[in-house]
Amino acid sequence: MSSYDESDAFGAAAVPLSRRAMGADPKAHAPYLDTLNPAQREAVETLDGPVLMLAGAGTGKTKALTTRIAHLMTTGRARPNEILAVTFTNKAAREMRNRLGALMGEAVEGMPWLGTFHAICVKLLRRHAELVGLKTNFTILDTDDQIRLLKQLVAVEDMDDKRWPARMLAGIIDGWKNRALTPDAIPTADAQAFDGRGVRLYAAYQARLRELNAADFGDLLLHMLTIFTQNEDVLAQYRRWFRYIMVDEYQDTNVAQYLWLRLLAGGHKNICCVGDDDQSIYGWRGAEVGNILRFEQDFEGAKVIRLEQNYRSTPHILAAASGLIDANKGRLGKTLWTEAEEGEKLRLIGHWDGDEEARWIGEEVEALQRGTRGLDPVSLDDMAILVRASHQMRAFEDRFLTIGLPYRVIGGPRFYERLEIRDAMAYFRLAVSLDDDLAFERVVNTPKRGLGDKAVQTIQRTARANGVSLVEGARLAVQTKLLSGKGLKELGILVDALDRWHGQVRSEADTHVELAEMILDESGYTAMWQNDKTPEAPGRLENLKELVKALENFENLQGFLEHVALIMDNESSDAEAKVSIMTLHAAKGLEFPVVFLPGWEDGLFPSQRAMDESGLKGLEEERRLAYVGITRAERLATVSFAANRRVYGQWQSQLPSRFIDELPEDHVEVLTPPGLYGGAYGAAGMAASASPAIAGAATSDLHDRAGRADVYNSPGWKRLQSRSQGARGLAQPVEARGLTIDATAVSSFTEGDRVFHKKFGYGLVSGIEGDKLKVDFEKAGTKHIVARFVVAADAADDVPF
DNA sequence: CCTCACAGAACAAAT
DNA sequence: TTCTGTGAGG
Repeated sequence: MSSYDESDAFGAAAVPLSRRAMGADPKAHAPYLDTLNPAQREAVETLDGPVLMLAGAGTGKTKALTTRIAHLMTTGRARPNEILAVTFTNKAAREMRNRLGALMGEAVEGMPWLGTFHAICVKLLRRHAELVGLKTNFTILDTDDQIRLLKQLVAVEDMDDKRWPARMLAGIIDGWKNRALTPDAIPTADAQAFDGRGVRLYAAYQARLRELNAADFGDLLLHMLTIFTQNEDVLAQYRRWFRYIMVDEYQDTNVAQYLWLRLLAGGHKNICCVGDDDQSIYGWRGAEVGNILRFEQDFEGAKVIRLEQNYRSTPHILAAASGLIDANKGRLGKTLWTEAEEGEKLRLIGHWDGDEEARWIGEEVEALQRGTRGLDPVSLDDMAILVRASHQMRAFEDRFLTIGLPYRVIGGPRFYERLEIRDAMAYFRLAVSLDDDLAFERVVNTPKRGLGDKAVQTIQRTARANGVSLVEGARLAVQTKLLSGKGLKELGILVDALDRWHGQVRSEADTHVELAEMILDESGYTAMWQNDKTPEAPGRLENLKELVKALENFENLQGFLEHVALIMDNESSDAEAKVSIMTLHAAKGLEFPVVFLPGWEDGLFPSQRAMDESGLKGLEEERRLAYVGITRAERLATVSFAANRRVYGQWQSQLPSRFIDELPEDHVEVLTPPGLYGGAYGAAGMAASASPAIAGAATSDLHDRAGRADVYNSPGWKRLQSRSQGARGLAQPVEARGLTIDATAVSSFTEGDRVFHKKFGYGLVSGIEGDKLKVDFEKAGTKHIVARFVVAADAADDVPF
């Protein structure tokens, strides 16, 4: 693989072939070019040399990018394996692969170098691991492993872990890695980091990683950078190999990624970077907007192509977004335009508190779904609620669960980050490699085996003294009876079991799925959750079942573990339509006909912390985030804020976001119910400080919606609040948070029944009101719940595994 | 060694 | 509010 010779027959034939294709009548050979606008077409046809494609939101960037790749191939400039195409998310990579497939048929199956920075770097690093002192089967640590490891190192330093938490150190080290700094290259300005011990701990951490034959996320890139800079031959080989380089979301690259790209493109300079400086929202993760702002200097003779025709949003939405982002300084500048019909203005509404906001949005989603107010019905799949911070999702989940509105949370606590999944994975990791000390530490005493801190320390000491892994240390400790009683016996059993599983992984006597089930069974891990009577336990068992099911898609355990380390997202595409809830960050690159943007309050959005930590820079990034949010909407965008919000369980009064003041009045329609600003709710202060748009609304006519009855203004508040009491449609099997509940369970309950609810746990039915149950939950108190969201308690007990 | 109860801090974003 | 770490008691 690593010795591709570009002078082979195909490569040699490529050039003349391309001349033919590009010559007399390119259109005849490339009908896809006709579907592009002039700017896109220029971007597609400018194949050689550095190109910067400045693509505003919704301007057909992915289309241009994929068509460009297709064009490289059909003109014979490059074969699929000679194109390096980098994205930031797996989602984006998948999307690109699909679009390419649609464009070119199955011919693109062989694009091995389309992927995220991290995925590509892993692939490369496995080949050259020995150059940085790793073995090719190195393991990839996730954040959790990383912090546990750092904790140990910090403990050795005997520092006050309240003031100097390992988490902070992890952040500092990540920051250095993002800037491509190895321990020996930390600038003196950073020497004081982490009480002056940051650099030393960083070095110790790297040494420990090497001992463990492990790399963290940052290392994947950093190691490749080291390899490229220290091994000219390796770099030269890949420079020849990747004849064309394409980078998506260039504004999000950090220094390490930038250097990596510059090295690889250094020879031929056939690099095409696509990005939008207005959508740079990952500064906190080390992204450097400077990379995109500086592109023309970095790559001399670069061609800059602007994609400015927007195909996504209506003019009002576009204008509102543009007006907002105008407040930022130092932009490259773009003027988005559209041929779309005018459409609705951006809607703005204030609420009394966060619960009211969630309720209103729930009502609104249902109204839009039914197609009231003279608009066509909108599918739930076409609506999204975009929040600044994930904790804001809670209010919506609670509300939607109560009214029975199907929703999906995107990018929430992810499947592979859940406790039970990580535990199970640790067992799998150990079965595959008995040297995985971190995995061993995680599961020695899970389930409880009577092996506490003391016992673990003994094992560690033994292992260290003999220079062996923890599993071997444990074996020695058992043999020499360094432990006693229950612990000794249990540890012996565990070590034997590990040996057995490891043998079975190697012999491949059983399928890996059977093996996985056996491991979870014999380790007592499944039993542990079966005996657990907390409300979460059934859900966890369900997740474990899902995990085993996911295994079926892989050849073996190793392959699966590799996949999981990198692909941390789990998009379950299910048949039923659902409204999406996600963070603004997760929403980048997506689009929805209808978008809700709640929580526009100073301190929440823009986030106080961003402003405290990064000042004006932070504020501008927040503003870009707002811009990203608005530009996700195709037809209808609704911004909202609340006067009061619970923060740490304490009520706090909030002020509308300064971004609201920056929205151009001409493109905003204010929906605020009259009562709210009349002082009746004690929110007069809010009106005084609010934007001109709001202040105007308080005195002007609110019924300006083209003759339509306006549900927000006329019967007003009361109707909004009472409507939710009405009956819902017929119950369907609904999945919320992973547990599917059958509709047959509906209303088969009577008072006194013990029931289980996915979120609230166990409780007793104390009343029945229509399709709703009044339930006294053991932990969550009394709630009114749509009947189809609970199951009989005995049914929840035997969620099978 | 385990479990429970209490105090105190924590809500920013993710490959 | 909810999670985490700590200390007493079994």
